[in-house]
Amino acid sequence: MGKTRAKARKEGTALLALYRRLLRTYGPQGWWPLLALHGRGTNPTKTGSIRGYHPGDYSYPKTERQRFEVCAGAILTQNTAWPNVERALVRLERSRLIDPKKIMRVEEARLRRLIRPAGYFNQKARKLKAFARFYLSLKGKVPSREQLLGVWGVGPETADSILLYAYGEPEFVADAYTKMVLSGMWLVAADASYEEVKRFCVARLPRDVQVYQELHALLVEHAKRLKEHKRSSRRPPIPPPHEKGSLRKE
DNA sequence: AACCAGGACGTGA
DNA sequence: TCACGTCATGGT
Repeated sequence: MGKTRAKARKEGTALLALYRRLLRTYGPQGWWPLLALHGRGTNPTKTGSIRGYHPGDYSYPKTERQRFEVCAGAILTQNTAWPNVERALVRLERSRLIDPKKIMRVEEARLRRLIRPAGYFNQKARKLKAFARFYLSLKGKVPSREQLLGVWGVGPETADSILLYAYGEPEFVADAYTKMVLSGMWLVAADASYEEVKRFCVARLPRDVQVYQELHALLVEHAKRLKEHKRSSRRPPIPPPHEKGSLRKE
């Protein structure tokens, strides 16, 4: 079933229109949050955890240490709320362990204990070890997406997060929140795959790191607010039919 | 007190 | 390829 030109054009601009509206409404989000920025500036997000954001400043990471911190955070935040990740990062930093060489050297049992608040600590300790080895093997070079996906514990979203926020490479992060918002607007199917959602966005956005970073962060903020709104408002006594099935692709 | 969070992996159809 | 179970802590 072919789309009409009008519909195709509308869908082509809907994402950019959404971006502008979210940016005007919420302002720049200042992702990716960094430990070193704790205590400085203010956090513009209401649902965001604490500090560490740097709204409007896209010049991070500024150091190799911050680059690795973003990578570690990307792994630690897998299916985990950011405040828990932050605790884990603070504990790592207290032991001066946000450093690939030290991650390599540290005993895995100790690593597990330190990152405990982030959950899945057995898997994530192993993932950090595997990533530290890979990171050092790069010798400062920018990894390809394929290389990243070859590392145990790095999947599509983590790879894109690392490329976009740690290396400033134009890879859009199409996470669960992105799909939630876009499928809610009928722009993508509810059962679309990660790569499908990513392709949809990339095809309709300028290939611009700042736009990718900001839109992703804005979509997360927006999705959190939508959920918050849903939670506080009463549910209909009778669940609507085909809650999932109505969003199938045609 | 279930339910969920900024996923990825291993397994069996 | 794809659905499903698993991994684990902390907030609501």
